[in-house]
Amino acid sequence: MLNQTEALDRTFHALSDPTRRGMVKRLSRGPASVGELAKPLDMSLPAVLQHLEVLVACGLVRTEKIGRVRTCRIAPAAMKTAEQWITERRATWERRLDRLGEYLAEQHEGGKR
Amino acid sequence: MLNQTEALDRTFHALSDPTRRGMVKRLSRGPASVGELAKPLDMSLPAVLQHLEVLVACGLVRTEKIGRVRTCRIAPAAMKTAEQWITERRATWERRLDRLGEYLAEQHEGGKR
DNA sequence: GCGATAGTTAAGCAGATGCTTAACCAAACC
DNA sequence: GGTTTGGTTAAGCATCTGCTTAACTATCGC
Repeated sequence: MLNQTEALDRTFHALSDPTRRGMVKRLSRGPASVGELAKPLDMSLPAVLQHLEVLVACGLVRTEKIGRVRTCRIAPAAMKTAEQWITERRATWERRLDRLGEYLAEQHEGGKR
Repeated sequence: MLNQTEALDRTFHALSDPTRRGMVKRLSRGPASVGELAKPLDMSLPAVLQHLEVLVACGLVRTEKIGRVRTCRIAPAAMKTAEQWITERRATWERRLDRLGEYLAEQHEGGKR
């Protein structure tokens, strides 16, 4: 099992590359073979494989080989971890800004009287 | 102005490092000086500055120098861009899985009759 | 069996990252 | 005006990334 910090490291790192985001985008619409993933990309097949490995290593993608074809599909759980981290941060600062807003409003109220 | 792809590259990359996520986490709770950001971290001040630069470059953090202290605060907009990308992907695959679910349910219905 | 197809492994390389130390600058303090 | 405090710049270095090409393996279709 991957610890939380390392999981986030890997997931955000995986998403920081446009090629990998493209692959995730493609797979969001449905499963695809390695070849199908590679077709729109302007790079060698081994390069595509390496990107795929990164996506698999962080759990964003699962793959399964049947015959000579490897089929790739999205595994939503890893994405949820990343999403959740962002959501938590937002919750924290929004709460804080709300409090600040209330405070300023009160100040203003006070000034009007 | 940064184009969308490059903005996502930079933002996800910035978030892929635990030190930088720590800084963002700290700043979510409120503004801090460079020194305050550095205090809990086990690394030199220049290293902290370099992490801070990454966060500023992708727009996750704004800074302002008054006298000799530089105050840092988060700038929520960049985070929203990243969050939105994830949300869009999720929308796509959830729609797809829903359709798939309906299809399977229909199949099942059909089988029962 | 034999060639075409789909993917895999290995080695190597240019450039980016994440640190370090050393030297430096400017506001604040006394 | 000299010293501390808070931050900055520059240079250097080990490691990691994202590719490449070359060589290889395992099916599939005939």
